[in-house]
Amino acid sequence: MTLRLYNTLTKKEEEFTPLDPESKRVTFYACGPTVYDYAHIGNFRSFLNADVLRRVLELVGYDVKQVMNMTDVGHMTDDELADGAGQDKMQVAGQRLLEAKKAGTLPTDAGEIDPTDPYAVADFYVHAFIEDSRKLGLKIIADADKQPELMPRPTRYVEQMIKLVEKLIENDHAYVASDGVVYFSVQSYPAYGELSGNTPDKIRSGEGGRVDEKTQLVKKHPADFMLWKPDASHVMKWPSPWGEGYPGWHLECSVMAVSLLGQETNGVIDIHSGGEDNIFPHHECEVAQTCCSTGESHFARYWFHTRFLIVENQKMSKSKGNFYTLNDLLAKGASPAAVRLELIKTHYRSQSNFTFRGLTDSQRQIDRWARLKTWLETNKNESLNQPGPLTAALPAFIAALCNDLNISGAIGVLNDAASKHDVANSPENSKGKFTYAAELDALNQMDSVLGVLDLQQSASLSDTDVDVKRIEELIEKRNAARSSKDWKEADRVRDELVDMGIAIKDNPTGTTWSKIVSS
RNA sequence: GGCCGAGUACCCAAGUGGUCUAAGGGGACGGAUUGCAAAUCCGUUAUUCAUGGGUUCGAAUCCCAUCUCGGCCUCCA
Repeated sequence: MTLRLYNTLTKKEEEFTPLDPESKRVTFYACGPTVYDYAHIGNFRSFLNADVLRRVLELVGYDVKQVMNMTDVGHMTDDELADGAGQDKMQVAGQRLLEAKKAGTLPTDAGEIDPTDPYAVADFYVHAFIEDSRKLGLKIIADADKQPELMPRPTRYVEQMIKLVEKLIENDHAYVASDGVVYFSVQSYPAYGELSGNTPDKIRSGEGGRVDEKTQLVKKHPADFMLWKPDASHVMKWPSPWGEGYPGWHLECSVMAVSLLGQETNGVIDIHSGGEDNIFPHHECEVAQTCCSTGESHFARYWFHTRFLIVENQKMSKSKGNFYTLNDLLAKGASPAAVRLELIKTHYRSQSNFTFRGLTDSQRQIDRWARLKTWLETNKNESLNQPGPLTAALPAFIAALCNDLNISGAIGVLNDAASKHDVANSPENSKGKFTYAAELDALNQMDSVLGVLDLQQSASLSDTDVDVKRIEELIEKRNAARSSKDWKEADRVRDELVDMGIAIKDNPTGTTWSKIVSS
């Protein structure tokens, strides 16, 4: 099955073929998080979509080598201006952690950290990111457990960044300006703007309101971007031929992608992903830097960008109170699997609206698939006269995903097939040559992309604040009242549980409970 | 000003010129079940695709215009 993917570079859907089609190897660089704060669900939408793409590539037979960077260079500025000014975000994060430490609100598993050490701050947030990502089933985490270099840190690649800048200066693609800062010259690279559409002639200097007029004056072109900033007062700084300072924030991806994925291909990689906001300037600048140093016409051959997530129809922001991390949602009773499905179920090139209603929708959806899976496992040795509905639907499921990752279409195919199984009853005895084991296998293959059924088990309540003992006592109390037909008391206890945010289900085998998800 | 997107039922959402008299999920409603619920199971739920034109034998799908909404144009996934 051929995968068709929309390529931001060409602005159209294309057939995906790797650089080396024979080997079935695909090199995939996913722009990862900045680690000076907790990642929020908007960040995770982008990472999860990259994960889905990777899983689809694997489903159709590719061998994917994926890298995801952990941006620990604190040079990202905290003020509104470009070209590196203002306070270091890693420093701000350190101050925040220091306050949290004093207030005793730091997670207990954080250990002893020194908030004045930017590397320790980065470690803290990398650790948090890995934990969240593991809960959400990002495959890159399991890879990095074995090969930590697959989740590289820019601070360990500064030497290579300096080499890249030197090469760009040699090639006349970069220059040292009168303020001592090294800039990339966008006019030296005719293809600048190909990815984003923001060609130098179209860029209205300062239109976004984030450009400092003073820096504009020293640059050859307003779109020229910083490669190295000498600044000895900076928290994170490294020696360089242009003075002690820090690298431009686009360098890291160029250097790490080429080092880890492009050694044998002169710096060309197959896929590069990120959020839509990365297209410009970040990815545009990466292309310019990389191609000007390798001489190749391409950096990544396919560019994959996920559109933004909004929350309850509003742009997510801390001031609106609709800014959520994974742990915020888990504390409200959501399972990681439901969060994963809610974040991947809208097509990656459509804006997605995260809602609590959608989250409960997703949870119920997963519960139904999980019941189906359990039922198939129970009956896997039973036989069928013809291929079962899931087996029959698998090609259509894959075809939908191969159509530019049409995940809603794929889920529709899955549900259509799933509804043909009567999970409330045992299958009728049949002597056919097909078995329910094949059905289970088909479901597992579908879930190899969705990635939610394995998460179901780990949707534990351990990190929530429920009083399990108290809940069990109340359930016992209610069941005692029920057996003596004291319905009034039984209902009162049930209401009490609901007030605690606990829903109960009376099954033939006993009573089970779960947290009620609410905003 | 430039460049991208999007508008399909109560909600999410597929569909990209011909079994579309429009998938799938949720919700709602009706039924089975239940002490009553919840959960589960069965059934019902868009003659219509933002609006107005056009192309075509045929349009939710293509074209034009209008309206509305969102994103980017050097913090951002």
